[in-house]
Amino acid sequence: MLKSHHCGALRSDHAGEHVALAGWVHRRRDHGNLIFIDLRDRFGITQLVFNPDHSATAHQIASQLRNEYVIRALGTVRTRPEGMRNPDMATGDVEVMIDQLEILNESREPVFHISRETEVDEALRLRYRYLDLRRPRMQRNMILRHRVTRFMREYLSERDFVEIETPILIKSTPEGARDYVVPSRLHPGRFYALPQSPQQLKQLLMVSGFERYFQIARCFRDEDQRADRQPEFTQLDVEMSFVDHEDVLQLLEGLLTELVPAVSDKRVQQSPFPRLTHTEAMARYGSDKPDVRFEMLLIDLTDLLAESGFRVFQQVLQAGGQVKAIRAPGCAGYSRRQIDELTELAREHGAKGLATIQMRDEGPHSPIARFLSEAEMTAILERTGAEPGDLLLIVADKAPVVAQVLGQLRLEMGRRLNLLDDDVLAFAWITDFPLLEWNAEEERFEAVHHPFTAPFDEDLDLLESAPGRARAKAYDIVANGYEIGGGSIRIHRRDVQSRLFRTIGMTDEEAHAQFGHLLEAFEFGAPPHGGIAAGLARLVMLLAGEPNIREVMAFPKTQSAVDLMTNAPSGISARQLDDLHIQIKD
RNA sequence: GGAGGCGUAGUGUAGUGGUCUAACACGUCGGCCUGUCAAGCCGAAGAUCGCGGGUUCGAGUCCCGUCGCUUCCGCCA
Repeated sequence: MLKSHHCGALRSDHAGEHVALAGWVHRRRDHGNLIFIDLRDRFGITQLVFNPDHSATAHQIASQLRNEYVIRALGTVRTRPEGMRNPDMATGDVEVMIDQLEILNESREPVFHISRETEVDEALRLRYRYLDLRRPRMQRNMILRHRVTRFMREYLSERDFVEIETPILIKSTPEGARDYVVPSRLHPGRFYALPQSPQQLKQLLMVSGFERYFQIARCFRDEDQRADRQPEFTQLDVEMSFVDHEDVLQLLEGLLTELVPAVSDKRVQQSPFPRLTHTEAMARYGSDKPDVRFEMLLIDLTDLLAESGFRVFQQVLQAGGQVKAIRAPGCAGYSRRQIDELTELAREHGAKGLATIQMRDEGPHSPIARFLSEAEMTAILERTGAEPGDLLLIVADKAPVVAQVLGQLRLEMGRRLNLLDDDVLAFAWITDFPLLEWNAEEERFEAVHHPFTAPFDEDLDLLESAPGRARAKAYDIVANGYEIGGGSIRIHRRDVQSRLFRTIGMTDEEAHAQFGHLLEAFEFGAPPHGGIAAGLARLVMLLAGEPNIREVMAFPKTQSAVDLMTNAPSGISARQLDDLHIQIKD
């Protein structure tokens, strides 16, 4: 080792010891004769002192040091003179008087400040990611991420789970997201796909009898990016045999409940986690990934307005729609401009308009008041519990639009009213998803979760009679309004799997071509099984309090899926294309 | 594919039609300096205002296009 201690280690107990330190020049303070260098490594910062009276040679070399030079320094630890201690530094009681200094490597002037936590354009951070990763924020996030995966590995290993790697080059399947695809040199015109998840493979491991599997699995989806979505991402992937959904939920609930305090200062809002059916979540929060840190639930006014003379409500109700409201406490004083902002937000999410009732001192003020009977107004105020000072936001439309719009308005008002406690992780389970939904474009049913999800036992026969009504043994886990995971009990019987494939419009031949390996495996004693997968970076993002997933990834890609550091994707040589039997079209 | 935001010295910002001959802070370079820790003081260098076109007597500023980053919609079994 080039160093005897790291830069966070030395205390006054070490006074008198001769030590060797190595790291980066964090800051220099050159007084001409006396030079101070803050030396940084991963573990901390230690002040080095160069005094020409102590070592003229070391002092001479020190005068050449610049930010981010890599150095090795030997000297004696001493407590700082009284009054010179720095209580803000862990090593602030000591300094090292250097007698020998070696420059291990010089550094160009960094393209942005390493030693100051200033905001830097993200494109520049990504281009020089190795420098960005030197900064405290990214160091902290990467180490947090390591602690999270380490905790998961230990937690699951202690409970008899086996970590098994599954291949990255697999077979492309038609369902689901767009695959990333890899051409085959040995098989002209054929392609591997990168896994969207190890779904089928982990099910096959259950057929193999491992009973409890997990993997910190890399997954790939060729879809457009979001703040919480990257083209490649990592999931904690878990699968268990001989379990029902309760076992899976309790496993992950236990893991997360213990994980949060073990790796962060955040608090779990409630454990066991609250459970909502998909229907409840949509009805009360207007979202299948509700932020349950605050209430402000959607309130159904439909029945109160059944006889309403207001034409907008009439038309919506006649078309089978609904009228719902949320109550924003203390927002009655909103200006015209603020109301307009909310209306605009509502329009962006598909509403035709937004009705408001402002609970002013002199009484309810509303642009729609004149269309409502006194009884209707009274009923609305009573149902919503509106009090003086409150603002009611009302949307009338088809149920999915009402949910989308009020769900978004709820989040916006939660933000405006500062109801989103950053120190809290509010987990919740969403259960009882529909199994299938109608795809109007392709004129067929498709799996809401994936086509291996088991239907409720009592809904099995709906596969043929009323597929849209079948419920799935599927569950999502959400935290602070993010979907951080999802799973299901799987189909483990060949006949049921075949029926499901038929229901989603696949012929037996197509099913055999795409999923023959799985169907065949089910003929060899496949145990009942189920599992879950959780997005690692989304979880770490919440634990770190970061606004997007890139902040907890070492080398993320941009929104256009480009790696600004390496410039991937890039062209390849004619020779490589030739080997792969590929011709570029344009 | 669509909508919004941003783009000015190495970095972060100011500048919203006319002494802008582009300002400030940090950083950089040079000088002075033996107790600093965001060291200090003095001085200096450093910007085709993302790129292209247009409007105008005059464009960093207005308009159009384009590129990059980003947020959202679509998409994400």
